[in-house]
Amino acid sequence: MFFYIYLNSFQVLTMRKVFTKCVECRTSSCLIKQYANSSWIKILEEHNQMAFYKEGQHIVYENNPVMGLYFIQSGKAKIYSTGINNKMQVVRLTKTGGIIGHRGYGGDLYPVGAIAIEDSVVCFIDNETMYNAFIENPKLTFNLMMYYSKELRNSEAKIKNIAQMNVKEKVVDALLYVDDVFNPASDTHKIISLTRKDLSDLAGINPEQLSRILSELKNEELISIVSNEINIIDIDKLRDFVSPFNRTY
Amino acid sequence: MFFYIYLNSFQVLTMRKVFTKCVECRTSSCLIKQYANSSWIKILEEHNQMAFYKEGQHIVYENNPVMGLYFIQSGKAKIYSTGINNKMQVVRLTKTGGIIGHRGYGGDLYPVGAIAIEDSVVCFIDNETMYNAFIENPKLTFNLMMYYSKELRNSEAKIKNIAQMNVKEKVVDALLYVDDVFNPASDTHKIISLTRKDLSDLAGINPEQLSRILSELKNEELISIVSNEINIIDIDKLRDFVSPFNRTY
DNA sequence: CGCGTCCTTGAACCGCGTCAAGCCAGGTGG
DNA sequence: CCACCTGGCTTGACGCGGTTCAAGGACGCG
Repeated sequence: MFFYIYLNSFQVLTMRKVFTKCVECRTSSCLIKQYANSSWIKILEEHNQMAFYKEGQHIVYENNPVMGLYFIQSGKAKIYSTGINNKMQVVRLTKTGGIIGHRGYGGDLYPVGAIAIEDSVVCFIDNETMYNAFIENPKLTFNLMMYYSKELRNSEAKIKNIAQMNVKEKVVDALLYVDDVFNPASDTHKIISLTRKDLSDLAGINPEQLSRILSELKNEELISIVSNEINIIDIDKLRDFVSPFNRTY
Repeated sequence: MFFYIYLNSFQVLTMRKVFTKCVECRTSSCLIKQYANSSWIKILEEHNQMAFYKEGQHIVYENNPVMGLYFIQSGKAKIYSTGINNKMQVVRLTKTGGIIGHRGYGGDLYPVGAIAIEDSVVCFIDNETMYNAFIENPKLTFNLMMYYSKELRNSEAKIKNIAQMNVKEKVVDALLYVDDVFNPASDTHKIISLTRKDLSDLAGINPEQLSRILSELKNEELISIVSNEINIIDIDKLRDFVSPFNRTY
């Protein structure tokens, strides 16, 4: 059994799995740490497999069986689905504290994939262990249910936005979404870790259009761009681009 | 206390609320009946408020507080969200056994609305009662979590479809979706209760396009149309329109 | 039988995606 | 240290698919 302390990229590439204990985990937003009772935390940490994913690596693959739940301890990931002509659609983003791999209803194939967009550490707990934990820790189950409920609301909002917005609105909406997910309750509104293609896959448009709109927004002095860093200068004016009732972020 | 037996449209319009007991309810797919323990079923049926909604009536309004969960005992409903230029987007459909009103995460405003598309009977249970039920009935909570999980997966699939499909594929996808939701495990693939506008709001296109595509499909003898009834003649060929990996239904 | 609502079909316009070329930055090797 | 190369980003031009506008048709209700 190994303990995860600090490893540089080269070291971690050479490892397959690392194990740790929840008590040593510093992820305050982890649902298990928050809502499972202490005896169960011990059980879960025995079944907990921690793994390191380098930027660009798959955490889960599309259309593959899902064996359990993945909790992001640190890092960021995009959840995507490949569609027509291998076009990638990013359906959501997640970071520290986020969960990947909703166990399927009946079917076991997980229709979306997840790729780390930053070097990430992810805890894995298998389905059977999770099921037992759910039955014995109602508050954990309830809060995970609330988590899904929130994701479902976001997802339904996104359906509408993708269907109805024009490209500019889609871009603005995507920027606000990224800021909301990655910089919650923060004063700085800086968007990093995402390529133009990631952003356009998220907005549901193509990179060329995205580029055009970003230039527009730059000219309007609503954002500034330094290479891959997008800085939101005036978030209120940005929000004005999406009519009040469509705002989700 | 009243008991719901049988009421015609005129009678029900004159009532506000009706009460019933779960033991008398015949909805076998109700999660409460399936997974709550018997003592809790009694408690829940005391707090259960049943109401009748005529076709076209709102079950919940957009951007309003949600006070609890709605379980559809009979009938059908569309869950929608109003977007740009008051354009309606139907995000999903539901029927007997379905649930509306995921209690919000933090925020209490429910961003989507629900309208009965057939005369419907709906059970309502308030948030506080539901919370207590969840904490004491882990299997109920777990299964509701699975329900949301499934909805989330559907929703994420739909994001991709709406973003990438052309109109014909969107129409076919919508038809297959409706058939999947309303005629599960059924030999007849007949689509009723939906107007052209409902269907186009679901597919994320306009009624004119929908009409054109339906005519096309009729000429190709994949569907037949009798007024508002759409009959799927060849569901396998219809499925061939959406590439295998995009199929969700 | 007449009216209104929903559905269908046609025609014209335009926003967006595609194709293509140029640009810039970072990495590599001479 | 500089020249080259590669991959991602940007910008322009064009064509198509889809939306919008408009008119005609079908159906249901009073």
